[in-house]
Parts: sequence; C-alpha cells; structure tokens
Amino acid sequence: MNVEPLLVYISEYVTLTEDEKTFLKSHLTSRKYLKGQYILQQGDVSKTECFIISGCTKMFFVDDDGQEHIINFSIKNWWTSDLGSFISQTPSNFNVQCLEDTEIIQFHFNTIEMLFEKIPKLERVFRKIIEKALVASQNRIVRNFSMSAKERYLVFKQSYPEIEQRIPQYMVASYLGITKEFLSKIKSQISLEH
Amino acid sequence: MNVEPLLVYISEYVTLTEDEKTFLKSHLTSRKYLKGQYILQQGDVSKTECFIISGCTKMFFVDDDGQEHIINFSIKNWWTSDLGSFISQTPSNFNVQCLEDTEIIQFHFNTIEMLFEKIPKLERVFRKIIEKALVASQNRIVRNFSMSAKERYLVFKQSYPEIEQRIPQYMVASYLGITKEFLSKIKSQISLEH
DNA sequence: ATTAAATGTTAATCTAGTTTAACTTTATTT
DNA sequence: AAATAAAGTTAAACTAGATTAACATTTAAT
Repeated sequence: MNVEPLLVYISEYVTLTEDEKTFLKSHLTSRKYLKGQYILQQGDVSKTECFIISGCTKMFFVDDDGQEHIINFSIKNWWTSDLGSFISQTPSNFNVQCLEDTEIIQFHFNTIEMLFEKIPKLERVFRKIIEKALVASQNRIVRNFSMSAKERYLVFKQSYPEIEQRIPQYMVASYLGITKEFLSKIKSQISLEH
Repeated sequence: MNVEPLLVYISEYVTLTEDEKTFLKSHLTSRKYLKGQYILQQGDVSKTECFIISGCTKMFFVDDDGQEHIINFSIKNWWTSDLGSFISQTPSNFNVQCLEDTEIIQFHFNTIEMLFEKIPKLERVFRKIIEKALVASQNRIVRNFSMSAKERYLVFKQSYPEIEQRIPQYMVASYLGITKEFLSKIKSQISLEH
C-alpha cells in the first residue's frame, strides 16, 4: 500500500510517532479503480473517506431533469467523499466517479472514531481538512453570487490549471453551472480579446 | 454570563465533567450588541467564534459593484463567524451584523487550541459543528445549481420559517441571490396559485 | 485507414431574472 | 398627527445565459 503521500500530507498538520503511523496504517485500506468506475453512487451510504494517491475524480449529482451537476473535482493529495452521507450514514445524493485510473486510501466509518480516540491528533487533522473544505465551499457560493460565468471560468482556470488540462470541457461547464455551448462562447470571446 | 444554552448545546455531542465546564467557562466571554452593530467587519481579522444566545445576525459581503450579498443568517443556538478568517487569521471578506439586539458567547483564537489540548472532546464538538456547516454549504450550492429562484424561496421558507418572520424581505432576496423586485413577483405568483 | 462515438463550435430563438422607475404601504421619528 | 424614512409592489424594457439544432473536430475502436 502506497501510504507515503498520505503520511506526508498528515505531517503538514501534526507529527505522528512511528507507533501511531503503524497503528494508523493497519486500519487503512487502499484501492484501485479504472477510469469510469464509481467510488460512490447516489443512493448508497458513504462508508469511507478517500484520500487520492493518483488519478482524478468528479463528485456530481443528477437533478430531477436528468441533468448532471459537478460539485468538485479531486486529484492527488486531496479528498473526496460525500461528507454528509459519511457523517450521518444516510444515503448519498452524490456520485463519485473516476475520470482516470485512480488509486485511493480509505478511512472507514466503523473505525474512524476509534482512530480519533487512540490518536487525538488525527481528529485535529480532520478538523482542519473540513475547515478548508468549508472555506472552499463558501468561496464557491460567493463566486456564484457575485461573478459572471466568464469571471468564474477565469478563476477556475487560474485556480486549477492542471485540472482543466485533464478533463473534457463540458465537465468544466457543468462545474461552473453553465451549458457547454455557453462556455464555448465564453472561450471564443476570450480568444478574440487577445 | 448566560452560558447554559452553550453547555446544553455541547452536551448533545460530548459529556463534560464539572471541572471541564468550569475551565471552559473561565476562557469564554459574553457580549451584547444592539441592533445594527457589527460583530465583524470586512477587512478585520476574526478573533472569535461566536455562539448566539439570543437575537439574530446576518453574514454578508459587499461586491465590487457595491451590492450586498447575504451568506447566512444565524439565530439562537447557532454559530456565526468567518471561519476562513478565523482559521488563518487573515482579513475577512465578510461582515457580521446584528439584525436585532443580540447576545453571544465568544471562543477566542488565542485560547482555542489550548482549550482543545486540555479538553480534546471540544475538538470533537468543533469538528462536528464544522461538518454540519460544510454539509449545509454544499447543499446550498446544490440548490443554487439545480433549482429556480421560486423553488429556492420555497425551500428557505420551509427550512427557516422563524427567520422569515423576523427579517425584511429584501434580505431574504439577497440570501436567495435575487433582486427584491423579483422576489416580490415570485410571492405574488405564489399567492395567485392558491 | 475507416467508421463510429465522443467532444466541441456556431448561430438563431427563447426565458428567467435584472434594471429602471414610478408608486404604495408600513414603520419610525418628531 | 404629520412628516420622513424604510420596505414592498408593479410593470416595461433589457440581458446573461439556456435551448435547439446543425455542423466540425478529435478520439477511440474495428
């Protein structure tokens, strides 16, 4: 199990002893998915929090009209899961699907509270992760309220240049909350400006 | 200091000993604000996390065009603060203003990590609070992406009936991300349906 | 190399929500 | 009780972005 990137990630927040690392490792599992496979499906309960070692995923939901809306993308050294479903162990409204072959490390619901008891520092790590996710989510609301689609696209481009290269444009449009046709128009507008 | 509601709130997540309660209390402060006063102003660093004992607040930002956008309302037994500013101790983009005379209890940035060290259970409480806030924030994004303004208004009405009674309608519009004129139209439409 | 599937583009028409502006109602102050 | 300010309404003209549909390009499969 390629757990090293996760340990490096954790070490940015807290310092674990060798014993703690060993104990932690013994309660994690790793998993590989192929492009197109689902890590989580709408209606299922999320049993794991996933740290991404390599690859790329999207989290999305399908609305009543059958339209797909992308909540976020995740790449290496970031997390993915429907936290709401995980916390409350209720059916998720979201899907997590791999956009590339993807390797993840899983924290399991039925051991995570025990891990927090044994290694309280881990609770700190998770608190900080969730804080960061909340800030990101709130910033997204701010952007959706105060910026035009074009401005949001430019922010996305600047914030996640690596991601834009790796995914089809219609998914960027879905993430931005606009149609692929309109994103196409925005891009041609931008190219005319230069 | 009327700390009881906060202790009741905490007791829904963890059980504190009498000693822990006493220690906690000794590091909290309470404060009263009049209607219209600011708890936090755009540009200032948020030094506190605020638990509301009574009253009502709005968190909002002012965009480049001078337009006000309301992120959320808070009433008794809920929290308010710009978590991003608090976590990173950087200037906030948000304002928190009292819509009624409001009493709060404050956790201070310079003692909160120490509180977590001394009473690790508190870290759990905060993790859960932030989790709930994240879920709420994500649900808001989902609604903004997949629902019309009318549907969002109906959800707001149903979710926070107490709040709708207490605040002017133009603030509801701002929260929903629409103009007051359009909310007015929506309401007259709805009243025609019945 | 060909074909089929997936992705991206362009343009015309349409609509949810904005803007502007004039007016009404409700609260607040004197 | 009058005067003023704050909040809410209505309607016409406007715009950002959606929808539809036809076509172009790239990628993947045979």
